[in-house]
Amino acid sequence: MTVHSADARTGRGSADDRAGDRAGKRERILDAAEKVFAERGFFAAKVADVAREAGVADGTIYLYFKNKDDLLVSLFEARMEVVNRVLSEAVATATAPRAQLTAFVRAYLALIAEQPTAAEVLTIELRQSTKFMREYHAHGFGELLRLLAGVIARGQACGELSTTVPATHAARMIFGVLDELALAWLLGRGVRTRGKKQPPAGDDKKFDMVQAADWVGALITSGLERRSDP
Amino acid sequence: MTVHSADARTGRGSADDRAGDRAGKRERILDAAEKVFAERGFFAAKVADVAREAGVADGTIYLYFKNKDDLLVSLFEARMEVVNRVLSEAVATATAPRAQLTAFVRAYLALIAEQPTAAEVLTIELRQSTKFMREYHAHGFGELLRLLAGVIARGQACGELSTTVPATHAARMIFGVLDELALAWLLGRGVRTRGKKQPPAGDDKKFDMVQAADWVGALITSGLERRSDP
Amino acid sequence: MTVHSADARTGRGSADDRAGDRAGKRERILDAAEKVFAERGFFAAKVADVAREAGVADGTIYLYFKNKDDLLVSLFEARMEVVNRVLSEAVATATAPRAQLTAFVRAYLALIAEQPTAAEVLTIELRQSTKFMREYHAHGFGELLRLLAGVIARGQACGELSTTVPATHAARMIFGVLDELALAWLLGRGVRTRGKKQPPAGDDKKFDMVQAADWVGALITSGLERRSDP
Amino acid sequence: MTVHSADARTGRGSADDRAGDRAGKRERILDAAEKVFAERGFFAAKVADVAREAGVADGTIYLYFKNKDDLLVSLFEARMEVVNRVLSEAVATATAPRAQLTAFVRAYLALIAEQPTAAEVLTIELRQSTKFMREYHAHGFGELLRLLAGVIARGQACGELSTTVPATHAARMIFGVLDELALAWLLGRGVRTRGKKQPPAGDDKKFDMVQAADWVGALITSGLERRSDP
DNA sequence: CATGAATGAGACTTCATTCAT
DNA sequence: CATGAATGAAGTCTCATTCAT
Repeated sequence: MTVHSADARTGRGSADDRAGDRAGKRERILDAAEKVFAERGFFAAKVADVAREAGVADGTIYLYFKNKDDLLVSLFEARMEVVNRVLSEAVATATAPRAQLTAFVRAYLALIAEQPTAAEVLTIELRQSTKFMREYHAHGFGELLRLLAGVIARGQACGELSTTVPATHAARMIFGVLDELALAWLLGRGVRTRGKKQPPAGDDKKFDMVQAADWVGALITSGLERRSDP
Repeated sequence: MTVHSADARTGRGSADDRAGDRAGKRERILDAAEKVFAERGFFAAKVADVAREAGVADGTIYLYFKNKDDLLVSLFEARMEVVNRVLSEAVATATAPRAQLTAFVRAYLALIAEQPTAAEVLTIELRQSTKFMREYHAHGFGELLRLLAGVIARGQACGELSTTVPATHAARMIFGVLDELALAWLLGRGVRTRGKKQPPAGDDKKFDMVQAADWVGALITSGLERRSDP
Repeated sequence: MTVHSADARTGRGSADDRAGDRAGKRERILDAAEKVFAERGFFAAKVADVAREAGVADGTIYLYFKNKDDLLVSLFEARMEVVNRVLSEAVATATAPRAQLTAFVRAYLALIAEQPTAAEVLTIELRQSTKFMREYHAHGFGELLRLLAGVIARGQACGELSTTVPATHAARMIFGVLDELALAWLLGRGVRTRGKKQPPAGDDKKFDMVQAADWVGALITSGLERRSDP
Repeated sequence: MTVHSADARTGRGSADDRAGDRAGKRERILDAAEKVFAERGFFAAKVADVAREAGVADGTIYLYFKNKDDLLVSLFEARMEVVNRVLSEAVATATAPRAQLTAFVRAYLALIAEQPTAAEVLTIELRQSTKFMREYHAHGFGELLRLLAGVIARGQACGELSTTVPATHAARMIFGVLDELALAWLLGRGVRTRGKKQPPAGDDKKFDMVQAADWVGALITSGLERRSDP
């Protein structure tokens, strides 16, 4: 996601990369936090771990972030910005609401598959703090929901989609599907815990995100009910 | 969900209820943990808080549970047992898979609505620990998924349901829908945080769980696509 | 000032002294704080130092005091209570205001001489925190001033003392004399700093507190002016 | 006390005042330290605060002062030099020891009233560090005491003043009176703490320093005892 | 000379857990 | 069985000081 400065470990770069170093230090810390939070979980992660991973001193973290909580919130916001941008672009590639819906689903699951570490933080770790769930989830996450709800609302307006379920709630439900699949996929991948390697939780074997996208497409367009006409 | 011993506050029951006290102390601690975890979140909750709420000494907790983690796991298992029993019974009231599916959905959302505190722990707080998500989720949660997958598989076998999505994954997706709705509903309820009351996160207003069940029914049977024929 | 339990250092007293141990632990911590604060100064003193000196674990301090500041405030209040009691008793031994004044002065300087460690905290260390000077000084210290001002006021009322200086301010001025002498005496004593031994600051050699009391008596009754009549 | 360079805030003066800037930077830092120490107290004050107030970079402080302690010591010495000069001049305006004593007292209290910020540092903050109290008090403060003791000694030599109290100690006692009055006056003024404004500690209302000088004169010449003859 | 980003040692405080009573 | 005072390991965060630019 971010290219780390080559001598991040030394903590004392040459004159050349000092400029880039400075500009990129915040990113480097965010990347380190992403990695450490994903590995250990937010609460178990120590600020010192993040500092070491980022190749900076403990105190340096506090030059860029107010405190450990702020680090998580900032990470969330930074990553959600990317997520929302990618999803917006995906939706923009199509015009018909149904096609937009498909594009959204594909793009979301592709993001998860492509950036599992970030996804882990967003899908798993962020929920570690009730405070974040309740207080900050809204921001970047609300935008994602609004984007999705907008697509659905337009689909309902033009008659392509049923109006049985209000767009807002339909969006939430679809997100629930995506989120649960993401979770299952991430856990199935076998998240690296520092100690023992967990066996995949649940009965579902590893599955393909592309395939998953088709499943979601099938569910949200036609439902599970079998129809006579194909 | 649990009848609290009448003198929970005193921490010293009369001779009369001493027997029931003894037997019920574990339950009292679990109830206290449920309340405290829901209020403060697992990590922010102190064992001493649970002890005070349960009306026992700090050390007493450790006579019934190995440690704080065990308290959460035990709570999860105890509550999931009830959940799974209720869901099983709901499924048993119908014979046709589609009807069973509907019954499952209704029962799940009803449980959330009826026991929001327990639901909060299950839906929100349990996610607080990666460790639990990964290690313990399996037990009670796997059973829930198996029950749901079983219903779907039977529906697919008898031709009532489409086989496009494998039953296991279909179950997960449906659970995702239910879980997300539960989350939205719980957060919309305005979870009591010690201090300021959070406004509902996201745009969705408070909604009725009965209505929500219909939405889920609509989504998972017919999807969102509009059909000319009813 | 306080008799320390004989096995304070072990941290694991026998069953016998456990009771007294418990009751006296707060006192033991206060005594330890007095000693450590006097030796190192409040800011340089570490809570861990106090804990070690008191023979308790670091965390134990926080069972008896809210935080390090509270420890200082509590110490101040505890010691001032004694000081004020002793001074009150001293004043009560006489009836004529002038005799009471003398008794007050003697008692104050005697206290300093008898309990130099406590005096050091009161006279030197307490001033380390502006916050305490401004916020807490008032309590116990105000009482001392009121006692002294009362004596003076009565002396003025019965015609024994001049009314040129308002009693309140006269009290403050006299306290200034006592405080400065106390300071000079304490510093002259050579306060044990952990490192090098300071030479007495200022030119005044060590002096006797009994003698000092006479000086103060002379100053505050007759002033420095030489009179023809003896 | 010191005229601040007009562009203290920019931290980068124009070419014109560069020379004066350079010469005055040390003074600017001392002034800033005086202000910040008076506001927050020495220990609570951060070097960065002083730097900001002085309009220089953090590191610049260390080009002029060895460390934070040195900053306080230097400030003390710089201010005491002025104090001692003013007091010497005041004493020089009179020839009779008693008149000199009165001049000394007046000048000291006038200084306090005229430069409360500096007075605060000298009277209150300087006591913040045991180290300073013990180690550095001597220098500028010893001179003040010597000046005062000299006046008294001469008074005793020429028979104007009683020899009951040795000059050295008499000087200390008088200083105690002045210092305590200064303290009461400063605290009564309501020192600006960042936040709430403390109500004056103690019962004494705000008083006039000129009046106070008369009180001191009365006390140290005639004492408190009432005399029949004027 | 000046800057200010970076450093990193170290302190306070919390809280899960123990164990003598 | 129950208690709850005591423990002490460990983590977050601060801030004086340095040094490359």
